[in-house]
Amino acid sequence: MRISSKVTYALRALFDIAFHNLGAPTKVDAIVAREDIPARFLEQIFQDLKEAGIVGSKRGRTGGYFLLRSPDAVTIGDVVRAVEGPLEHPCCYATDAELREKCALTSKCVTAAVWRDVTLRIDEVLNSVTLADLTLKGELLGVKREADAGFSYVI
Amino acid sequence: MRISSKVTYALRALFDIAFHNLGAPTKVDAIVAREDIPARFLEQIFQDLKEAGIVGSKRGRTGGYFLLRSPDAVTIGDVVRAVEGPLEHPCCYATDAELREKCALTSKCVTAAVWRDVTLRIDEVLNSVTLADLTLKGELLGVKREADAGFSYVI
DNA sequence: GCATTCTTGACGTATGCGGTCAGCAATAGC
DNA sequence: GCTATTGCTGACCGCATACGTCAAGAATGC
Repeated sequence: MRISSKVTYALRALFDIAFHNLGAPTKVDAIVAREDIPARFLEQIFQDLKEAGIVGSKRGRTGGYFLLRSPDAVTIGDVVRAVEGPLEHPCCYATDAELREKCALTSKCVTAAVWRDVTLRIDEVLNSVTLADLTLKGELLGVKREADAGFSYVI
Repeated sequence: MRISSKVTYALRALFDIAFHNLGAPTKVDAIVAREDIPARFLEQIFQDLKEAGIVGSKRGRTGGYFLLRSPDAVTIGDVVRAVEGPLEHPCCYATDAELREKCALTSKCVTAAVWRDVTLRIDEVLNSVTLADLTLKGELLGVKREADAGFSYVI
């Protein structure tokens, strides 16, 4: 029930791409310089984000990582699920009726049902905040914008 | 961002005391028999719950652990905080104005502020469910009630 | 005095997080 | 085609924490 540093790194990196480079290909080195994240660890995190379809990558001289969706289509819940798996809970809820009948008779399943409700509500919270909200907040707070040298694409 | 088995054990044990024994002293052995929790580990968990003022204990033949507050005054949030500490997040938000000014200029603090909002909302969710809700659910689901042999106090 | 039960603290073990490293593959510019 | 730059892959490691065990002691009731 705590926020891992892995997921905070992930969110900071995504914010960085969205805010400083408008979602365009951004080099790991540039992100690391701005965000104070261990470089090798960040690449590992990007692999998770890539598998989840949140970012894409491009190799070579003009390469880097970039957003595959627009910032308002990426929620914090997406990021959490991408880097540390779904917020699941050991739950004995079976799908077929007979098992559920049996299952509902133990206190184990009372608590399981409650945890289920709780995690669903937590998911709602996580899904209600998007990357776009973050960039907006960044502007409001007056974070200095700093595009990568030379060019600036828009997706 | 997952539910530890320690906190699920804690909740099951508290539910057990509230549901089967109406909050009266309940032996660890009885709870273990009903709830399938490692005995030694449960005692360790009870120490945390005791420090947090959720349960009390009594030694000897009629001993056991019991609730110190009524079930509707114990929330899941209380239990989570008792066994795994507060849902905090590494946040650079300083209290004095100067530091906050400086801090707000980095993207680190944008994400920190967002995490702060999110964890506050998660806390609200956790604080909105009480032990009483659990026992009610247990009754609705028809969990068999089983008072400890011999006597049955009411606080 | 004796059985029962909680108390305490040390101990072990496994899992996963946070982080590193070396070597390979693709891209761009010459 | 050569080279520099960048991402890709997967193995590796130390450490903290979660999880669980054990043994001896202290309180309580009979």
